[in-house]
Amino acid sequence: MDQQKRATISDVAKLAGVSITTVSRVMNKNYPVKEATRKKVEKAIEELEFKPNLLARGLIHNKTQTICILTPSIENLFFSEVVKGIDSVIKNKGYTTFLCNTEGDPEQEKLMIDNMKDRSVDGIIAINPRTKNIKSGYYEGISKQIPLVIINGYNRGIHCNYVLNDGEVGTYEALKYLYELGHRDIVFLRGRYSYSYDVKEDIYRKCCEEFKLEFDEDNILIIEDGNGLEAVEQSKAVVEKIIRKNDKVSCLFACNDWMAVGALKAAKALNISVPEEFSIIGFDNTIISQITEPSLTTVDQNMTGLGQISGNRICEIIRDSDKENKKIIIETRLIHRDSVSTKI
Amino acid sequence: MDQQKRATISDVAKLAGVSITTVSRVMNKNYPVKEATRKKVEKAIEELEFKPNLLARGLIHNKTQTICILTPSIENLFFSEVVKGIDSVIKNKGYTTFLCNTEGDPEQEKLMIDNMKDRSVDGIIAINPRTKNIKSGYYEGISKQIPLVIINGYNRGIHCNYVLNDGEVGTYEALKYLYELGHRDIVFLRGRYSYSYDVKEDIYRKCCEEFKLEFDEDNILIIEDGNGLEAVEQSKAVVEKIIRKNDKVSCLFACNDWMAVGALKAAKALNISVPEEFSIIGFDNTIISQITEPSLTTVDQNMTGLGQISGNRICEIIRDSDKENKKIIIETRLIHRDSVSTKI
DNA sequence: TTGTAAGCGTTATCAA
DNA sequence: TTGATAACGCTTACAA
Repeated sequence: MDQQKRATISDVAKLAGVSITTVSRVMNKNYPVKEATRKKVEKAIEELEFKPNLLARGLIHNKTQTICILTPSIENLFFSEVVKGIDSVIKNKGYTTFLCNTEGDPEQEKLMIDNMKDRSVDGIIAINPRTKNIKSGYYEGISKQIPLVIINGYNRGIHCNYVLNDGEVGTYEALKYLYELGHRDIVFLRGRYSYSYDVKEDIYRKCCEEFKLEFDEDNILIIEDGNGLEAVEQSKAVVEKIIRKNDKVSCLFACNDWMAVGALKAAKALNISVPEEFSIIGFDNTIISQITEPSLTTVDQNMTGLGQISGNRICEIIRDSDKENKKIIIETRLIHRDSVSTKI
Repeated sequence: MDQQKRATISDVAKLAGVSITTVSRVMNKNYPVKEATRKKVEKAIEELEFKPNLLARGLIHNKTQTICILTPSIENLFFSEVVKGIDSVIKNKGYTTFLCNTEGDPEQEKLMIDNMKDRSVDGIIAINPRTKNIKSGYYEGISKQIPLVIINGYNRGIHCNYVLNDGEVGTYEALKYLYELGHRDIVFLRGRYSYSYDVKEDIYRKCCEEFKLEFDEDNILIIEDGNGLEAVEQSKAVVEKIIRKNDKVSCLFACNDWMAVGALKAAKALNISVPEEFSIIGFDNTIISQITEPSLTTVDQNMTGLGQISGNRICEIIRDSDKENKKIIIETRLIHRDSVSTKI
């Protein structure tokens, strides 16, 4: 490594024959500098290819133009869309992103946030943070120390800035749709740990009451792993089991598209045709919902929009050190594709 | 924001009644400190919840325990697997990752690298960087200034550290497999801009010679967008066209799984059954290859491994400021699933 | 075993 | 319009 040492501000000052203060002023254009001096300095800057060291700046201002994105899983297709949305707005404002993959572990989540504080990030966006850390008040504490936006982890009584999908409405619409098509035995499939699953299950239970469906606790299926291939496998297993056991069930609502894929595979394995004999609705409208055969009817979360709004929100909070916490809710929308039969 | 000001080393020193040097020594355990003093200091650290400011450290050492991952597209499923691999090794060594999404734009790529240098990152891993910047020698220059690993962007004569799949062997094996099954008219489907496509096309042409296939330039299909849903759509269109036009073609080799999905959809649209009437091989072994129906026979790149090796390599380079450039090649492996018929 | 002081590369304050 | 100089929070000679 030839590591030609980078020029510093004093190298420039020396070459231009001025003080470092003047060089700083030329760079930042925050104080008047005589035209001739400015020229000299600019020439020296160019010649030495000088670029200011951002660490030094950060040390003074205690601002680093850096935002941390925390996620339980980068394989989650939800994640990449959201990150793309965030990135698209914050990069224009000069921010760079630290990416932290917590692997869904609440303790790692905390450690990584500590690390981010040590690095003086300007703000944190936490995607689907662990319920445990939200409920314990951990995030509420963090939110008092550093600008924070939580995506999809809303908890009543925990005061933070949230941006979230209207999972309740999305779930309700999907279930109502199934009900109106004539379905009476609806299977509900969720992962174990996430607030968003709790919300959906809650709506499911309420729908059963509202629609006067015969409620069967066994129709609530829980898998351990929420995202990725494991979720597909696990979902396939539990769905096969329920279909074998209860031949009345005619459709299924899955809390995300992975699970819906698993359900699709279960039906296929049992030689049950989707949607003719069994209907499936997913959640998220990730790319996989367009790739499956049949393609998945699913609830769109507008994930890019979710990211954009979160990006804007974190910038607002940083700029105004906005005292008011806000809860911004994004609308969802049922996307009709081919995994639900419209005639029953 | 209550922004309770963080304790600094001198707060600790004051509280413990020692000098900041001593505090530093207690933290870093790099010089002897009397047991009693150590206790006092540790107590003060705990009491004030002191954690050192990493910017300040970075400024001194010109090391930040930070690695930049540069990618043209975070939606690319290839990406998330690789990042997961990288992350899994470097996080254990105390590194945190900056994520830079260049959106495939060569100019942004350069700007982002500049930004990363300004932030004193310890190393850069560039996933599928733009051919243009490699060929122009830009990366070779960067590589002399800062530890750099390029994933899948090998160019002969450009001296850098590379980690790459053996796209040549993978392609060859896939094509040979098709040939041995009796296929004589093989369609080749690629994206326009990437060195990896060039390599594969090259092998395709050589295979045509070696297997004495009747070469038809029209059997080489090119789409503009390599990744994501657009690739699926575009592939579907061109594949439909070729099948309509040339009824001799019995199989297709796609340069990645997205394209293979497009081919699958084309066959479906034409009511041609896969694999009975038409065989398809993808490349990458991304999760989607297990989700499609039928599941995709594809070439596994061991993307997680690719990431892990890159992560280890960048750490080596950082540690030893290793002068020797290396080119590490990962083996590929044909994964047999259900999109290729074994009886023909 | 401990402390003083210089230094990392900037910006900000003050005086000239 | 400019320049010393202190500061940001830490590490590290060097001295004691």
